[in-house]
Amino acid sequence: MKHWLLKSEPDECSIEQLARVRREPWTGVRNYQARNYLRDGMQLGDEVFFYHSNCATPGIVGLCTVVRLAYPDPTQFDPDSDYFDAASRRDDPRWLCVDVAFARRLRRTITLQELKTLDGLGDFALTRRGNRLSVLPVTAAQWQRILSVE
DNA sequence: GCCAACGTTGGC
DNA sequence: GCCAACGTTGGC
Repeated sequence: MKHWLLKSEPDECSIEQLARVRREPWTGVRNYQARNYLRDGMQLGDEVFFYHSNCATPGIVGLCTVVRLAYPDPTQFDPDSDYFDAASRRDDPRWLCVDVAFARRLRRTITLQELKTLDGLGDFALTRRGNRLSVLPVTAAQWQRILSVE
């Protein structure tokens, strides 16, 4: 079992929305390294931190679970989608998505500010300088440490 | 809105 | 393959 962190802009898909619909295709990843994590790393049952980015208080707000392995992201073929990619071919899709299911909200937001100063995390991908990936690996130790301060 | 830190594109 | 120009992310 692996652990991950997924970034979502709450304007697009918030933890409240995921709690309501219970399950969502995680579409819109348009970065090759992030796609490779989806494709090569994610397994059914992997646990995921749900992170709110590009908002007033960025931070981890909930937990979810991988419930479907990587498959072609349908939005790349949809001309009306913001994520349409005219260069991607149906017989050789460039972009993938997984499905995630809501697990629970955290009792409080563990903010980016707090994560930056939290000890015991070691080399944490989220707070690494310059990192902008929307899909990040989390070690088991980091997962436990972060949940311990909830 | 600003801007640092990337990633991508395309001319050469 | 190099690299300048451009686009994007996302904290602040």
